[in-house]
Amino acid sequence: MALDQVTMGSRMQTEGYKLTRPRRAVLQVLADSGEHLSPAEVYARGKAIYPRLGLVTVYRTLEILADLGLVKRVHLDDGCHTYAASAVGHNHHMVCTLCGAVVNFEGGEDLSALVRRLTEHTGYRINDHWLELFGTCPACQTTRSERQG
Amino acid sequence: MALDQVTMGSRMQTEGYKLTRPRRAVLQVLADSGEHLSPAEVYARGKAIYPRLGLVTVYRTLEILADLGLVKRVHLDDGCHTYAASAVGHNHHMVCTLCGAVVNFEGGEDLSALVRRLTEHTGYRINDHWLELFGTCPACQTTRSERQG
DNA sequence: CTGCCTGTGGAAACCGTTTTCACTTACCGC
DNA sequence: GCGGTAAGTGAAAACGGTTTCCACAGGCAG
Repeated sequence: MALDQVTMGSRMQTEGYKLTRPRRAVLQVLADSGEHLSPAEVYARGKAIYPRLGLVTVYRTLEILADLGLVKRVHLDDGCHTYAASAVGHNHHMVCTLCGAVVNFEGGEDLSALVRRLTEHTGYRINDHWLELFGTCPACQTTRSERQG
Repeated sequence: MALDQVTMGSRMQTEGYKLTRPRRAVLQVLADSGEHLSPAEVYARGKAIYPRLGLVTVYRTLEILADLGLVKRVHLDDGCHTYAASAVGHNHHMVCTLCGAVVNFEGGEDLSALVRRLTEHTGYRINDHWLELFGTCPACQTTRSERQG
């Protein structure tokens, strides 16, 4: 489950960031959305909550949240990147290419084994990794097969 | 091992693309480099080989090569993306964060197991995945520990 | 409540990428 | 080889997302 607005908010305060109205709006947008959103989309939705919100603030807030690990950057193949609410201790995500839904998951033992194997074979010391899975969520699988009829 | 210039060139021709001088220059740059390079870097190096090379052509050639799977897009955390020569049948890469060296590898059984596990648990149908590992290559580990002394 | 200092947002600058369009060149058939 | 043709090229301009600037606003501590 993705982090909620309150959790993200208190974490920001703990880290010494003020919890302002524009920031609350951005947090709410991310917490309420199961999808990954571009800065422009966050801005558009955030305006509905707090009309005076500026795009600049959206960028700055997203950067802070990404630094704190509260949201994840999702890199798309076309070069754009979007953001999705993160989850505690979970490091990866699975993106539905049809509806944009994002599910967080842990790499677990499978990934650890892979990293271990590579370390042994190549001598690389691996500090970080980043895995994205793309596919179709259960809901979109149904919709699609109906449409394709 | 990354693909060489000749292999990439003939593959382009097979696919119906002309093998022009500018394209040869781009191929050579990528084949000669073990690192991931930004379009601007490819352009700079390509100019040394073929001075009349244009940046536009670099972008277009990189796009063709990425479509054919001959080069891989490497996504960096700051949002920029760079390109590295690919290898046949290998789908992932490991990037040295110090020198930029790129090593290709196969996900193998570990990754398949992870995908299978997630498919069962979430109902997502996974079509594609994308894994990047970041770390330090053997050479840089040595250099670094010497420097840090 | 008051003040301070962080945070804000409009406008402009910035920069990587894409489009445009007249010119060039690889490749095919002869 | 040689010419025709369509794909390819590159300089400049357009474009769009992101960052910077700076005067103003608003959390939060006292």
